[in-house]
Amino acid sequence: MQPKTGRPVRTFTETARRAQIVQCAADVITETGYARATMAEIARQAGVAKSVISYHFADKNELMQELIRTAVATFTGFIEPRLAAQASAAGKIGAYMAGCADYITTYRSLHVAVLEIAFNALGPDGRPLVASMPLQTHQPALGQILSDGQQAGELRDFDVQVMAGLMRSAVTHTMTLAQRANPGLDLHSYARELTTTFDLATRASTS
Amino acid sequence: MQPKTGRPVRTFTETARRAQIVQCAADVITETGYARATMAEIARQAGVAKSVISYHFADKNELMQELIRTAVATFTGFIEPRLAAQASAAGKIGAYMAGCADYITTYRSLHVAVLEIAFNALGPDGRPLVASMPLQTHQPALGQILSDGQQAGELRDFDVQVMAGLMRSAVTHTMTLAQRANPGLDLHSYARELTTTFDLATRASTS
Amino acid sequence: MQPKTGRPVRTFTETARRAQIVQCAADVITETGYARATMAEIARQAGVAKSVISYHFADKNELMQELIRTAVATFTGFIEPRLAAQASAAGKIGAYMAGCADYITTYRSLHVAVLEIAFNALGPDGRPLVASMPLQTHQPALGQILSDGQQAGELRDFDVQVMAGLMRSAVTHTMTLAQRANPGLDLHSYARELTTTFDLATRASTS
Amino acid sequence: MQPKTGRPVRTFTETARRAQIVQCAADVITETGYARATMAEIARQAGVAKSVISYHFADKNELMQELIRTAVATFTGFIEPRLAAQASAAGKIGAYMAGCADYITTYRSLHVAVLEIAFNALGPDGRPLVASMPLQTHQPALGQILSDGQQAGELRDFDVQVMAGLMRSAVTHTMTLAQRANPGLDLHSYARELTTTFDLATRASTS
DNA sequence: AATGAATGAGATTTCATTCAT
DNA sequence: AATGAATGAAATCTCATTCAT
Repeated sequence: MQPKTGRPVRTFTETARRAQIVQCAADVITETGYARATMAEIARQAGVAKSVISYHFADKNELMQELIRTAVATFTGFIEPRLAAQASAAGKIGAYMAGCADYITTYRSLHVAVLEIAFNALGPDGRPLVASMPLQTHQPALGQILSDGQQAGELRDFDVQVMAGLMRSAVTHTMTLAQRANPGLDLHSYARELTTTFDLATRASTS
Repeated sequence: MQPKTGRPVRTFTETARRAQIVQCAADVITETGYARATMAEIARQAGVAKSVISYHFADKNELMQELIRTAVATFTGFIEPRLAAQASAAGKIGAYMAGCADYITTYRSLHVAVLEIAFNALGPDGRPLVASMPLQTHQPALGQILSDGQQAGELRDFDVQVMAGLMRSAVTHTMTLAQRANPGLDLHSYARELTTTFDLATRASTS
Repeated sequence: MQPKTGRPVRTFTETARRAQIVQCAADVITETGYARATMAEIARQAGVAKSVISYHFADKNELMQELIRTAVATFTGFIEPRLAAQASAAGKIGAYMAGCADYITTYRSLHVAVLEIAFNALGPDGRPLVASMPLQTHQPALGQILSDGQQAGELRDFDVQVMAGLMRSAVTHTMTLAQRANPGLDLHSYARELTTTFDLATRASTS
Repeated sequence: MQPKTGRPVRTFTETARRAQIVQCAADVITETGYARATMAEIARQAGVAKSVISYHFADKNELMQELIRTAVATFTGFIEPRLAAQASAAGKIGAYMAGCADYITTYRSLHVAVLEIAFNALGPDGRPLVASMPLQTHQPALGQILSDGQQAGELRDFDVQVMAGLMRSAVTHTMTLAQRANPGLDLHSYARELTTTFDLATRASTS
């Protein structure tokens, strides 16, 4: 006899449907904005009845949280090996910028959807998610990189919090907004510009 | 007799009411987020009936546009003298950063409301305003400053579009988000950090 | 200048509409049962749009509470003078029974609606209202009458709680159910039967 | 070969499943009230899929009818021997009261569920079941007892319909409601109070 | 110039029921 | 015999907007 696991089993079909619905939600949000991304619209995009979404997700909030969870997991799996492959702080910063450009190119609607949700959705407390939610997810990693670089003498003495926030915001918000305004924008050359800029802004002056 | 002008005359009372409503709208949006900023809530904040707003503004969209127009005009009158007082590009950049910190401190709810609207509201075409709207308003001015600095040999050879966008985003979005997450944040020291960062990132290398 | 009162002013129109909607709600509940008494049905009965109800009542719960409040106030104003006019316990009991029959005849849908709500509606805690709500409203009065009668030696020594509950239930539930099953039932002769029954059941034995 | 009977054969397993589902339905209804007793909740209580219920019962209505049928059969088998054991009308009335208290103690969820259904559920005609359904089931028996008692000169001359309804209601509704409001209530002493009360109310005056 | 009242469109969520496997 | 998945109908509530006064 096999021991029963406590957590609810999720069938193959269910997993697939949930993933499909999350993807469709991301697409709709990215295309029409959070305010227009109603359950009805998401269902239409997925080609299913509204109630199918209710069948798989307790409510809209759970769907959005699953979307964010998916995005965070995807991003983390995407960026971490690239950071680990670099030894210097400057190398890691460059890898972060380039990796983000890659990630956003590959998973555009997922990324944009997360931004839309963060800026628009209200948490259970009625406050926007923007301040509290896992946009900060990868900020600690950046902060660590910058701190380490300073201690190693590779980077100059700036405020780590401010600089990490600036870097993260530059790739996740600013670059994405630039692309929305100008869809033809090449994210990789944009990322290279950012890399140069932050390299100059952070490295210790060579005597 | 005065010749009649084609545009509709606006009485003193009407102008005052419109301004009051715009201010209340900004307060509500900043306090509760765009999604909760219903007409009813704005009216309650203003202490008038909902229909008063409809009387003075064709619809919600017009109210939001008026709010943005107000903010842009206020900001422009605030920042332009400070830019004009500086001769060098670096001086103008520093003045821009410090001026923005001042502006956001003085007109906080107006500023935050503009961001909320830009990220949340939908234009008449159904697309979010964020890509199309006048957040770019003062970007051309920044671009001009940077171009001039490059031609004068004061600044290095970077992509002007990218750098101007980065600067603007740093003060209007990133700094504001940082303050929302941490209300005690001192914007002026934040602005000084930004000034140093962008100074290093843009100045031509001294031989 | 008059001092402003803290409580919200209610206009004449509003008061009238609220009363009308409450009455229509009672009618619909009585005719079709609580489960079928949807907001849409109540609105149709009242000849107004669904949202008119939402305009005057925060939610369905508030409408139901207003209905119950109305019923309790009406009943109290109806029965109390009749009780006060009687000196003996037996007289008060008879007046209570006859008064209830009168009340139920006059305000039939209000009375039945209260029963339906009590048995069907769920409170904010998710528990049915039946145990907690003001059906017990007039039970204390009955209990007092019975206690007084016992102390005066007019009534025998029974359990006051049980007897009061039985009397109240007999007129509010049992008689009403009997009438639903048999609409031609004459409530006043029914009440006389009850009066005789409880007179025999409660009076002290005459030596 | 056996001759085929016209009625559908029901396997042992099927019979057991139906009984199990009925019991679970009664438990859920009693615990959470009829309004919360959804098919999903009943299925969860039974540890089976929702569709299993649909497999065994045509629809929710049939399930409820089966529950009521079960309750009536159980009650009848419970109470009839006790009535048959008594010779006098007063004895039968006492046995009825005590027997009901016993029955309700033993089959509490079944009993409460029947009340909930009667008050809440709608019949196929859209009318509540409360007026039409088999709450009256054992009323005829009570009526017969009272008639016989009157003819034998043991009981006084009251309206048999009213008195039988009052007795039945007292044990099935009033006592049960009292217990819901006060779970610690001792049903047997409650039944003794009722017995005394109705004894006084019904017996012929001794000359 | 202002307002109370009313409205219809639309969003989310619940639920009994059906169906293919 | 059982089930996971899907569905459509319906219910409640929200909100920008309109209208008569």
